[in-house]
Amino acid sequence: MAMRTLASGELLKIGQVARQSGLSVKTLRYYEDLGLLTPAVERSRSGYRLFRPQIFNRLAFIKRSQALGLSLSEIREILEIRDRGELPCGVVKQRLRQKLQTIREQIHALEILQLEVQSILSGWQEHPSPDRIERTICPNLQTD
Amino acid sequence: MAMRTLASGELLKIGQVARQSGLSVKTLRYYEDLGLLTPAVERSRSGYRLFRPQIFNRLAFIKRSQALGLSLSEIREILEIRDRGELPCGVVKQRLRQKLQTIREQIHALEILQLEVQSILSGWQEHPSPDRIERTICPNLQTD
DNA sequence: TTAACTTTTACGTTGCGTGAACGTGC
DNA sequence: AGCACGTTCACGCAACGTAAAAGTTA
Repeated sequence: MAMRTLASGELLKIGQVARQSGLSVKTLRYYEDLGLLTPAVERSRSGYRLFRPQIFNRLAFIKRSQALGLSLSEIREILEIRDRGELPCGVVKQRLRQKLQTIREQIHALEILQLEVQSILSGWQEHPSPDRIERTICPNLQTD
Repeated sequence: MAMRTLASGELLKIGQVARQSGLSVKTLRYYEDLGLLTPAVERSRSGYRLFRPQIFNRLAFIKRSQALGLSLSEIREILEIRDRGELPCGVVKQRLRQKLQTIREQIHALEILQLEVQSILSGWQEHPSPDRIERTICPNLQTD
């Protein structure tokens, strides 16, 4: 029966965190590199990362924010505010408003594109005239 | 009065091509690296790229295809077919049909996202309860 | 001579995936 | 001693942008 080392009762290694969070080991290391996990990770004497269970709250927040369109650097900015003890909700709201705007713009741009591709396909000439073939790559894409 | 070297009458240097095409010098070099320009470029004795005027047709095709959502590797594939003397229109059409499909999927995904962000913002709690603050980063983003 | 142009090399961007080569733990 | 697990490089992707250091010249 082995003695339990120090106060390592609740600490998890990276593989366990990966399995329970659904993120890959590589992703977790990458997040730590970016400074997203800092306050919830220490190292064992041999260099292993040891995660406190509160890491799962952090990871859930990261996943949720990412799914809503926030970049990892925006998420880091938010987490830093939280780690200072402040409430980052103001920044979060602001970023989400921005995202909503860019989402609308992206949808609009894609709808325009959709119409353009559709019109090209519906006007497609299966057998273009020989003189056009010489000067273009595919005549159906050239407006001239 | 300088003698005209060989048949270099119509050849353009990269800066001129950049200005006339609206692409940057860096972009042109990058395209050549990818093999997109191969048959329309040679080198002078001192190593300068020399472009034939037909390069503008190529660049126009690349720009147009890119604007329609084709990747540079897809475009290269199409140009290679053309350079073999064949008509790439079949492949172009096929790719455009695929793009149309992914455009629709992207629009759909963005619309879902739009709804989700909107609902988060409309249900925003400016002052969350203190017990929730402890366990979350920003309570407005946590479903629990 | 200089200004303006060109060359190659190499790193930064975003969010990781994919090894390589090697140390740790049970 | 073996095998799963951990570690740190370091490169790959997409489409270029941004210097850096050096050679060319319509």
